[in-house]
Order: sequence, then structure tokens, then C-alpha cells
Amino acid sequence: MDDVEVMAGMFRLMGDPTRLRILLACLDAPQSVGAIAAATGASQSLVSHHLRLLRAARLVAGTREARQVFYVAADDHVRDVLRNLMHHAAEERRST
Amino acid sequence: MDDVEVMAGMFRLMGDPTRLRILLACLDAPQSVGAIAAATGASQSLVSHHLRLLRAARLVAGTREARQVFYVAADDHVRDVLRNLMHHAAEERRST
DNA sequence: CCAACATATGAACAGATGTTCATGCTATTC
DNA sequence: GAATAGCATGAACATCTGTTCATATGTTGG
Repeated sequence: MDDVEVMAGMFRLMGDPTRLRILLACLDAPQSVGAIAAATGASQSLVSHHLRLLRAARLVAGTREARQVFYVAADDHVRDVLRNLMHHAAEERRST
Repeated sequence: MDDVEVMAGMFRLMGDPTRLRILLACLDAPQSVGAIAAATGASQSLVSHHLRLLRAARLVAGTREARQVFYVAADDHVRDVLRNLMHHAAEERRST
């Protein structure tokens, strides 16, 4: 798999609204699965499914703490990409 | 449509390998549809279909010049996002 | 105007993707 | 150690998406 496909894979993961909300929910601080489900309004099962994909692509990292598992955005690249396109989206809204 | 869905829409567009190659092909300088097709190895028809989506989302801008139409990445946000995740992908490869 | 060239569009199809429902697994508390 | 809380997993399904093939649209040169 070449770089382009790796990149595309990451973008595709961020390209689903539910998954994007999950990512944004744990952008700044680790959040438990339950908290993410509550924050995003998605079912626990769905959140878990998505987290698995995000974890497999190393976009988030999860650590177990007693019964709960806390997930957080993997690194600064991910955070930067999200913040960057957030600005772009904001500008799009303003100009249309 | 809220910001998250706008963002997700853009990410989804970048999340297809063919479309990502098209975007990368016209990242730095405007390229004709034919040139993009040649550079990416995709058919003219397919490239045109994808360019329509990218144009609709304002990720690229196209200007007609005689018989050809030249497309280029819309702005610096788009370029930054792509370059940023390229670095991320490169690091991923190195560390696995 | 006609022929050619470059790009755009439409229909149709196979394969991928997000979601739900039900169930399994791990860790804790009593 | 049974019961419960929190999370993960599997199957199944409807929908969406990328691609191809054929054809239309627009543009330039003779």
C-alpha cells in the first residue's frame, strides 16, 4: 500500500460525520466510550465499532482504566489536520 | 447542514485514492483534465466525474482556457491539510 | 459549417460502508 | 462467585459510492 492509499484511508475515516464527531470529542482530552457516545448522540455499539477502525488506523489511542477505556486523538498531526479543515469549513460557511 | 457535516464532506472527498491523486496532481500548479488523467492513470471520464465533486465542494477551482480546462487546488487550507496528513502518513510508514 | 479535440454528463452495476440488534467478554462490587 | 457495568464483536441489511461505457456539449481550425 503506497502513501496515497494510506492517506486516503485516514481521510476516509474522518469523512464520516459520526466518526468525525467521535474524533472531535476526544481531540483535547481522553474520553471514555460512554462519554463519547453521550457527547455524539450515537449508540454505544456504533461508537465502539468506529473506535475500532480509528484505533486500527492509529488516529486514536485507547487505554484501559478499570472498567472504562479512554480514547484520545493520536498525535498533533491529527489534531492539526482537523483544526485546519475546521477553519476552512468555517470560511466556506462565511463566504456562501 | 452544520460544520461537522461540511468538514466530513470534504474529508470524504479526499478519502478516495483516485480523488486524492487528482487533488495532489493539481496541488501546486493548474493542470488540464487530460494531464490529470495521464498523471493519475485514471480515465478521462472518471477524472471529470471526480472533478465535478471536488469543484462542487470548492476543493478545486477550474478555469477554461481555449479547449482545455485547468484545475488547481482551491486554497492554502486545502494544501496545508494535504501536506499535513502526508507527513503523518510518512511517519506512520516509518514507525510500522 | 464540418471535423477534431477536450471535457462533461447520464445510466447502470458491483462492491463497499454505516447502522442496528443481539450477544460475548472483561473487570469490579457485594 | 454471582451480578452488574462498560466495552467489544458478529451477522445482516439497506444505502451509498466508484467505475465503466456510451453519448452529449462546447471549442477551435480549415
